[in-house]
Amino acid sequence: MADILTSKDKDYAQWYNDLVIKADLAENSAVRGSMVIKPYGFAIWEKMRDDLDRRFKETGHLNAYFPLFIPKSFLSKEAAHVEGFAKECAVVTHYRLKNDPNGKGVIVDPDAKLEEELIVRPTSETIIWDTYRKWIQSYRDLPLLINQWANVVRWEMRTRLFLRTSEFLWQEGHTAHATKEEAIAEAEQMLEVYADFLESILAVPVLKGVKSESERFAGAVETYCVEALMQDGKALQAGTSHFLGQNFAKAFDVKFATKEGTNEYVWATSWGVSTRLMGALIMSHSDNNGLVLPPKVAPYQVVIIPIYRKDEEFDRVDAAAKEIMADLRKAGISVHYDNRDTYKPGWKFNQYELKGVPVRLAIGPRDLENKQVEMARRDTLQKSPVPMEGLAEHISSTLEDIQNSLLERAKKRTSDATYEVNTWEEFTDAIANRGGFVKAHWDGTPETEKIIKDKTKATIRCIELDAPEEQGTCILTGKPSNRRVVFAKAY
RNA sequence: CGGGGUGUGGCGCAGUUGGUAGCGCACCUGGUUUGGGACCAGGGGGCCGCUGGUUCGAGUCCAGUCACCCCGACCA
Repeated sequence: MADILTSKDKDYAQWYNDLVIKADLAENSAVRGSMVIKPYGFAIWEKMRDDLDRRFKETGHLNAYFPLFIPKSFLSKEAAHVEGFAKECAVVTHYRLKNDPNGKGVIVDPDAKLEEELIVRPTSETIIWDTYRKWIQSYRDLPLLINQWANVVRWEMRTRLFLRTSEFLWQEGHTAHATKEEAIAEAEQMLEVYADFLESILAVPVLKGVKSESERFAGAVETYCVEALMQDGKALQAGTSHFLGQNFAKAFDVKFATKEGTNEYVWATSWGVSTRLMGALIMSHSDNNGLVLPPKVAPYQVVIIPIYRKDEEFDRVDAAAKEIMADLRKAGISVHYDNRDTYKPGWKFNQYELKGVPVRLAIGPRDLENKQVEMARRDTLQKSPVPMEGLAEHISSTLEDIQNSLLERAKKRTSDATYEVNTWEEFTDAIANRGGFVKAHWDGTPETEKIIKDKTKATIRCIELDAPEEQGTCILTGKPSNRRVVFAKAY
């Protein structure tokens, strides 16, 4: 096997980068920090998007679209929000170019300066709440349950393909409710949607929790999150769901008439997942041979590769392959048949392993004689002969098995790397040398959290929703604590 | 914005004291091949990031400039 990828053990970050590029998922573009998502990568994102979209609709949400540009003044209406995003906003100042009088090319026309500058949305709360003010008059207009699929821009200092890019794709749900309880229930419901999606579709197990004050979304009262553990022991925030209280309603003056005839500010939530999920997917399952995809998000679940020497052999193999393809498709399995004569079978084997296709079928003259095909599983790399008779059923159950195995494997990896520590020495050793989710007592103050972060690079990933009450003492200050929180180094 | 690095065919790189710009992969043609990244033969493709300077002569030396990458601060 030629070494196409940097080995995971040698350099995990480089392995990830190689994989994204070599598997044709994405590449860097001419603009620093922004990426081109290539067709194969986008096909995976589309699978995620379609499944999530169905879940949003099933929970009563409708899609809409709000504009890319936001008046600069909107951002400043909610104090914490502007504080959180101001440093990473792209700003549109002009609306016209002209030919450079001094030479070639074009320059920004200084006469075309905007009266009010526009920011490119880093998130859409402000423009949406400015709109909701007009939409909401009465309790009968509530709840308002809207989602949008969009791109956003956050001018990041350092970027990595899928994990952090200046522009990324995501969905953002924005809801308005008559009561606090209902809004909290909505935020919690969407967290469950994310958690279930990650586990059942991406085969990525997650911790569910709330963020500490310092990790909270700018403008939120409470931020719920799902956190996943990557193969290198670092955590990745996979999705967030915010209870926004009445912060945005007050900032944008969104009130409704209650049944009793009083006027009240509405209660809000917002929630989102992004193309960062691609990173979570890659870093949960893939290996030194390339991508490993759970069948539920694989652009092709099965690839068929014909093996032959002469034209006469090809004709026979080709006929059998097409028949199999039709059978599999009838059974609802997505199939790619690679009958190109310009690449050898061995090259194709490696290529489709790199791209993470869950099941590979090879069919040659020998198989025709024995009425079988050779099946290879991407997750285990095992090959086995399978009879043509009942092939579709066998493949279906194999795909199911792969989906389940990947989740089980990731669960085991995560639980093996999740553990408790009780002293500062244990903690620093664990963070520096072992990684993973480290559960420890914390005194609950942002000051302590900051010191821990500065000393160890570890942050509080979440306070788990189902964390049991347990008396203990803070690993740093020794002050009392009544539950453990989850620390990790994070992406 | 700090610290480090790199700019040379599509990609990855070499290029010595300054003297006609090269290698691997990829690509094209022909043939043999095809059950784990085939082989042989032939072929195409580069203002050496940009600007200026030194020189008979610059990829190479000097000055400036731009871009990108890595490490930090910031972050879904």
